[in-house]
Amino acid sequence: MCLDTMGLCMTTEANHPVRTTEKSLHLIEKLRELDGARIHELEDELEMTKGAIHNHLSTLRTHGYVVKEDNEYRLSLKVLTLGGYVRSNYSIYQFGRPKANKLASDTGMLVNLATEENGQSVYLYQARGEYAVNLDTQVGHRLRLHNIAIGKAILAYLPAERVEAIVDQWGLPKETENTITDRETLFEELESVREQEFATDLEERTEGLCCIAAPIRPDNEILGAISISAPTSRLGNQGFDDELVGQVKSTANEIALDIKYV
Amino acid sequence: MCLDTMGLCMTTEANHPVRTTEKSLHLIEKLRELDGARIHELEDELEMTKGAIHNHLSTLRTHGYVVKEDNEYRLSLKVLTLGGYVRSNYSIYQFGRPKANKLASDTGMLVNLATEENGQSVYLYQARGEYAVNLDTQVGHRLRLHNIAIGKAILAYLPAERVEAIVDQWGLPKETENTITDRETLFEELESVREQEFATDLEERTEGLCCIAAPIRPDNEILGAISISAPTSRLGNQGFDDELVGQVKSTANEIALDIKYV
DNA sequence: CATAACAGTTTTCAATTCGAAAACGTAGAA
DNA sequence: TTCTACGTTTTCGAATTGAAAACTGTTATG
Repeated sequence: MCLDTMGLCMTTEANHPVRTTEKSLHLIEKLRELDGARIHELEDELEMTKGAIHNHLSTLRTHGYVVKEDNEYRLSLKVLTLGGYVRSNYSIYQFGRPKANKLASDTGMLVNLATEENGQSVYLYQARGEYAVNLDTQVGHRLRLHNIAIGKAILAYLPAERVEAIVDQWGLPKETENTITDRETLFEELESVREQEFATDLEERTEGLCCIAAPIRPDNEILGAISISAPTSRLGNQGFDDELVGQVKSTANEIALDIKYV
Repeated sequence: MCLDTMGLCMTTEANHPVRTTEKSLHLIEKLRELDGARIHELEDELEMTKGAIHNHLSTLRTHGYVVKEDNEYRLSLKVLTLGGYVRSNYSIYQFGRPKANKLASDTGMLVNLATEENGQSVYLYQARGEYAVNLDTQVGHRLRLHNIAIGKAILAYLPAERVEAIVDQWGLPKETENTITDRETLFEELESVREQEFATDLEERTEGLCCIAAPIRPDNEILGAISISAPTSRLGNQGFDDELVGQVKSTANEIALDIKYV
């Protein structure tokens, strides 16, 4: 068994896995990987016969998860629909969206709203100000927590043993010169995040990009974080602008208050 | 067999359905419906024993589709992640997103980008201008085509037999005083959409809300449509503003051109 | 504190179902 | 036409699922 202290550990193996379901999930995963495929391609990629693949795909299709066009099967937009439902249940999304919009138009920057799942950050929403940069991040994207502002804002308010577990699971891979790659530095950084009540990213994941993030924690429970992203030239050249930091922090606080007093 | 002239009919029953997969899909559907549930609740709702439910949920969990918190199971954000991947493969999204942003900041309104799947419209993106209304529609949402501007812009460029099939499948339910509820009127309206090259919605789905939509069709293939939504007072009180219509139409054309000449 | 009630997990094994293999159908190429 | 390449369907033996019951853990109650 796994030390599932938070009830959130995913790495547990089911001890009576439903193999047939797993086959369908592998198929879904492959369709995503290949952006759609024909049956004989899937036959090469997965250890299933074409008859079996056909049965699974037909089943997924009648339920709307897969679409077929000229013998090519693709994942349908039903997963987008489902994802929309899941997202709408996050209070941080419901209440954060309008505040993120406002922060974006006030600052002109790119604003991100994200939460943590399974030791990763998941982007729930983006709002674009007038001068917003175009980034590789999009709604639904999953990133490690150690080298982004939002991630550090979240980590700072998770119990230390949880942070350890996450680092064990995902490591601290170096992505730029500034990426934090050892635990000691990370924990010091998290301490300073707690003191300042905001986190920063000085080109730690992407060259030329800086971020400021603030945690969203009604009742001291960390639900996620909000951040602004901008080119280093505009954001972090000589220390972070106090006014901007203030705007991010107070937006986070407003969201937390809205969540608390529904 | 079904008359699957477009290769897109979903209503086909698989003739060797994978029952185990279907059970997992029903579970997923129920978790969505209930916004998460405990095993004994699912036992009441589905015709499965708790042992079986447990096996399925554990399997979905080890693959990251489901999250467990204090004996409550919920769909995870993995479906949002998957949905993001699916969406990013739509050229109308890739190229439409920046143009939708521009249209939103130029007009100050709510801008929608949608495509058709299985006879429904699916929202792919929304951009919010300064005065954008707050609507019930969100990314991923599915609506019928007959009473929204985007829907009519799409229907107008689908083959007539396809339109017939879609009306057979989804009907023409009345949602406001202005909803088109008979085929003849609908086909006349579609003819006029083709003449004008844009479609409108005058409170046909929502009281007080009007929309203008233009089809996106590189190479005469209809990929979706773009629309602006605003209160009747601002948009449709005395005929639609020619300049606004022009902005929507030219945005749609720009997107089509971008798609065509990558 | 003991006990009851309840819900989740695990085990066992018979019934179900899946899917390998082969046959069949269909579309395009030569 | 025949050939080839895939997709689809069928059949039936083998693998897997899940009903039922036992077990465990947790919360409520006397």
